[in-house]
Amino acid sequence: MLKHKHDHDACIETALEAAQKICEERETRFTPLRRRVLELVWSKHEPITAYEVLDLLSEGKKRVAPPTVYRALDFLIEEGFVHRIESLNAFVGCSDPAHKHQGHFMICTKCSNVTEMNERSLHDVIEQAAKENGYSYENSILEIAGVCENCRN
Amino acid sequence: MLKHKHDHDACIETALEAAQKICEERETRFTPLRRRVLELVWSKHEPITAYEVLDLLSEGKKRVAPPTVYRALDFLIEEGFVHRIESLNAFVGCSDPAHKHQGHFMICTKCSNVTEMNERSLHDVIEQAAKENGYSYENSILEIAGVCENCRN
DNA sequence: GATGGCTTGATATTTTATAACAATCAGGGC
DNA sequence: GCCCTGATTGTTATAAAATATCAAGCCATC
Repeated sequence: MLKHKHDHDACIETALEAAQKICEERETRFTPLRRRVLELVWSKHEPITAYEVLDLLSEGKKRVAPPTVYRALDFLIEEGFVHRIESLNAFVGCSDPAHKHQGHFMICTKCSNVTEMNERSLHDVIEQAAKENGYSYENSILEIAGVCENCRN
Repeated sequence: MLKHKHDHDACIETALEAAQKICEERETRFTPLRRRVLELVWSKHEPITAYEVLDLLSEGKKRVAPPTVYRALDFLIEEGFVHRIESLNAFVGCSDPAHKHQGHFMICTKCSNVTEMNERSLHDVIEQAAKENGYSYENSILEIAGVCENCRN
């Protein structure tokens, strides 16, 4: 089904290693739980909900409680390893964890795939718009719904 | 407290009349319930949650159930009279109901006031970004958090 | 005044998220 | 090693946000 099939195991591994390295630099704790939650977020090639993560995390073991997942997600978001998609109440792995930033996303309404846009120019326009409206800029969310190239074909 | 105090009763009335007129044109039904919910949304000078609307709607009378409010809000959003602020799970009256559009918002993190940006240029940049990423454009949400001019002084 | 479609009412439940407190763990100083 | 401290995780309960489902009411038209 996936057109741009790639070695997803490898991309998960890359994300985990990057997170590990960044945590070492920042001296924050990339615990087994946090690592596992990040892995689960990356394991789905689409935005994943907190309760989906919870289900996956509970497989085999005693069921974990929601705070366990939400706290891990909070940490991962704080560190910039995961973004929250507000319009979906769901989470995705960040494609550029080394630089903390807001997520600006394209969301395909057909296949649910998400593309993160790390375009400086877009960020600048948004920050500029804030200033023009008399606001200081703290952060922003941009979520564009549309149909991706694959799904249009 | 409000710096830009204005005749809020009048602005509610304007919004209600505009909605009434648009519904007549579109031959959609601006029922008493829908009118009342729109009035309640406008009555708060900030984003209001569905359950706050529910509480207000229930005052005096027998308590109404959530679907009553959500259905009315769905209608109002569909008609473009109300926008949903995803990052707040809340709703605001649309400042330009005559033209259906997405909401692009500034949200003050101090006073919670919201400013709707109806700037064509911003919309164009966003639509352009979608195209550059290979997506067709359906709609978008943009919610910028910052501190408004009043609160910075 | 019967029909059909839209709207609202009512009940129950699902989904999403957090509060509060207890238990455990990791690292530093003694 | 052992204690202390703070961070992390476990546990229980609950809050907050939204929807599914079916029944009743309204109203335009035939």
